[in-house]
Amino acid sequence: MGHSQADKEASRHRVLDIASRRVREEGLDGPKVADTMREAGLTHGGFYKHFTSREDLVIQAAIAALAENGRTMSRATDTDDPYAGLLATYLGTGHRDDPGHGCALVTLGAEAGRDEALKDAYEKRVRAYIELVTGLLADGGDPAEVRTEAMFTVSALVGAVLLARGVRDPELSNELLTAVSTMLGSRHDPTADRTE
Amino acid sequence: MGHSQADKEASRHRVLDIASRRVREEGLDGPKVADTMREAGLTHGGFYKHFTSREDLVIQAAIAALAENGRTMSRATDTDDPYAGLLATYLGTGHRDDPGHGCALVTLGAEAGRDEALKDAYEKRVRAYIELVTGLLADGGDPAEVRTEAMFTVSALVGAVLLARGVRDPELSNELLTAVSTMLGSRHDPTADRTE
DNA sequence: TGTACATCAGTGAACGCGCGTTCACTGATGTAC
DNA sequence: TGTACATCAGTGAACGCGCGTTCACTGATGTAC
Repeated sequence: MGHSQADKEASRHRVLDIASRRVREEGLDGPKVADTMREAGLTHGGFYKHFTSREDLVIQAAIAALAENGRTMSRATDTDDPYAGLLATYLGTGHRDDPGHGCALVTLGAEAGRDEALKDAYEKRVRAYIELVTGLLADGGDPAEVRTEAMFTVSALVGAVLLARGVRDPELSNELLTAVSTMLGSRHDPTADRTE
Repeated sequence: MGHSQADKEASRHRVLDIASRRVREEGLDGPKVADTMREAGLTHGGFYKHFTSREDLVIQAAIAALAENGRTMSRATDTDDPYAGLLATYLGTGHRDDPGHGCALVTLGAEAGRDEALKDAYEKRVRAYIELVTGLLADGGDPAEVRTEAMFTVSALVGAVLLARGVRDPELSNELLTAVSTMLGSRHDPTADRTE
């Protein structure tokens, strides 16, 4: 709780992290100034040393959430079958059950649709995912077709997690995730011959 | 603006309709008591003759939005190729550009994920869509496989509209819609032979 | 290496606005006779 | 078919709470000499 410049940067970072999680968990109205500061170990008065307004915080937090290379994307590329890894991670229950640290395309989709300030960050993330999947699918086929398939894949991934989070029945929720995983997995099976 | 019982029912219906649109356009925080009443041609004081609280209105409006058989589902079944009709309507720019009257699976997905009061209505709509698509896909294949494919289809539809609304670039937005339309269309082409 | 001073991150009381909620009242509806 | 009365949808002023924002103040940091 010092007063050094490094401390300030650390404080700001902590506040943004908390708000970035809250915004995904509860939407843009989620992070309250006093609550967020308290969770960061500070009092509300100092808030305006870091942000010009609550809205400033919320937008920056949402943009940060969208810019974040979550576990979803990064970890998936570690395995030797990165496409299968992406499916497993993105469509896993761990991702579904932790929206606060999950892909912001799902949690902030509706908000981006109505808030111009988020659209650029949202679009960037969409393009990043399309490119990631394009790279994973690339099998020498027509680039336009691969791109179409990548868009299709990303849409299905995002939709599946959105739906899986919204339903009450855990069985149906799991079923949605595995259905999409099965379908996407079968359409790009490395054990199948790729001579099309 | 009479005081009859029929008028009361009409008022309530008008208020709910407005809130049901607002909730899809702006989220659960969208409909304000005074605004909504004013738009319905009433003053805010009478609000509590219809609803016990603002939260009551919002939940009922969201449930109504989820229960609504929007153009998306109904119109699609009119044509002689209902599956193609569904794709065209759901993935059309008309649907994308009018979230207030569009499918609530897209607009209220995140909210349903965090609000227990919405989960049942959300789940019902998910099941309704799965069954609709199951019926349209049914070609004598393994029922479990058809169901899996239906879930996949619904996920892609919902995800595509969510993404298409969130990006700034209209080209990318259109591309997402047509990509998913193409992919879903080709996997169930009535002109192709179904002997797989 | 100390000492004086300016800066500024952080504090917490106070303010004020937006908005949900309450309430006394109005007058049309509809029922009893 | 009228008349008196009860009900209740709708009105609009007033209230009060939550919460974002302001501000005078504190004390640690870090710079000047």
